[in-house]
Amino acid sequence: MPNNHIPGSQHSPNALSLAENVIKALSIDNLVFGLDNDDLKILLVRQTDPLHQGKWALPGGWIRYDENLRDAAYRLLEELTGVRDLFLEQLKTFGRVDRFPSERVVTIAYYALVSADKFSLVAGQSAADVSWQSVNNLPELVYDHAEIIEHGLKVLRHQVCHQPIGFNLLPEKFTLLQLQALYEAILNTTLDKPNFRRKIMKMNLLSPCNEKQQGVPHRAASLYRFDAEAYKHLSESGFAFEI
Amino acid sequence: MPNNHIPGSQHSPNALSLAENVIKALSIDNLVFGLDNDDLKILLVRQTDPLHQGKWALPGGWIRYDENLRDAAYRLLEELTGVRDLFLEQLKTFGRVDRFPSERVVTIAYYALVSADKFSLVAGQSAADVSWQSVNNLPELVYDHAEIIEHGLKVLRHQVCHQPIGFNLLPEKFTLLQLQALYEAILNTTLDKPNFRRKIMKMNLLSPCNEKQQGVPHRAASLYRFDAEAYKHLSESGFAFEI
DNA sequence: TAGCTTATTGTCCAACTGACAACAAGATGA
DNA sequence: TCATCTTGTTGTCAGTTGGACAATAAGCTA
Repeated sequence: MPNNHIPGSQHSPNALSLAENVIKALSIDNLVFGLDNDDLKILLVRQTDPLHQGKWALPGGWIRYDENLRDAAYRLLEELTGVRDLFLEQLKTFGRVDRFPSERVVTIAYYALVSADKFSLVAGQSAADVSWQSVNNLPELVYDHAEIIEHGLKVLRHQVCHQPIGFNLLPEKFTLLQLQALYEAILNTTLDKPNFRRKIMKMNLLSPCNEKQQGVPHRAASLYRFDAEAYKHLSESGFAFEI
Repeated sequence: MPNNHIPGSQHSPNALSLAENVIKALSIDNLVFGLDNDDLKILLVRQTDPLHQGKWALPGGWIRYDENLRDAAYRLLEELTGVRDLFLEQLKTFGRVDRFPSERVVTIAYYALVSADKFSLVAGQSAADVSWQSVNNLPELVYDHAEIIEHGLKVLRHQVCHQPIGFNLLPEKFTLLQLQALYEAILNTTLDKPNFRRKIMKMNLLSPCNEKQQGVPHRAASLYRFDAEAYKHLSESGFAFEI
């Protein structure tokens, strides 16, 4: 396969110098979700090779021969964003025979959730090459990446209602309204404030920080944090998270 | 990779003659669920190579170079069981570096649901080589197949509560008690008969066959069939299946 | 026909949910 | 200073759902 067809266009020298030490038929693509002003966004990279001028792609790359799949996804994400320890789950493997030009390449898609406060793009990538794009207004994408995103959105919308993963998109301390806005953005709906509050609080998954919001031009809301320990206990005794 | 390491041990002449036309690093493994007397079972094949004498494996094989992933899973299942058109979904891709001996092999696991009345093992496979085994009493398995099954069970238990897929394990016409027994077997629990009945019937997903069970030594129950058309309509208008 | 087994319908009450009213706490500006 | 605005937080009420379980129906067997 010609080098200019590297999936996801991460032309870092590191990736290139190892080109012979990879499984040629297998790539990783990362679907990274972030929340920006109550708008759900995805991290995309601009395709540089002439064949796909102007199109965008999911960030991705090759799996090294001696590297676990999840480790590969983590490495590629960290090379691009500098973020470690973010929420990362396997999404699905895409392998349509004609999904990639000239060679058969199967890609394992992962999806990640990252909060704005953790995030920073790695220096060396110009801002024009990597950007957050609203899921409601995506540009043209290469290969089958639109299909991957569509599937990822479906899975995210399902998962966020059945597992307490949404917190990964928020800063450590957040208000109930921020949490509600997160669900509204992901599910593309509106929710009743008092009822949402009641439902969440009854789960006993949030612990109060005993602090209030700062610098808002109205009554400040209380801050909470997600209590992972409590969730672990509860789910061991049969509790099922449900929004 | 030596030929005696073919994943899943399907040593059909067909598969062997095409051995050069496959993606060597990528295999398929199928997790086939069936229901037998209210007991949830999995289809396993006996490993024949000397290295894994006596151990069992998920049925699987190689993906051809010009074959879509799902098509490969279908083909392998049909070669083994003769069943077409069964419920089949991608489960997850497993690729731990050391999961397979001597070569790096990543496997894409699919899970299938098949009803007893559709099923027959293909002639040529001796009964001793392929068998249904209860999920509650599994034999020793090769590679990471125990891990695949464990994950598959978790996904099945979740999916069966959120999508109307359980019907694929039943004959076309079934009684409400059969359906209940299915959920009890999969979820490993007991359910209240009147309440289960009420919940299911309220969904309007079953259409009555206007027939009764035959040959039971007690009052015969009414037979129903799953109405896929009704489900399609309902889910388009926001209905969410939930058990 | 009595007795057994399972099917099917009905009842009761507690818990939950959606819609929405009401009040509290700051901040702003006349 | 005080009315006003915005958002936070608590409360109410009626309709719905869900679990526990009683009661009745239907068909087989002895």
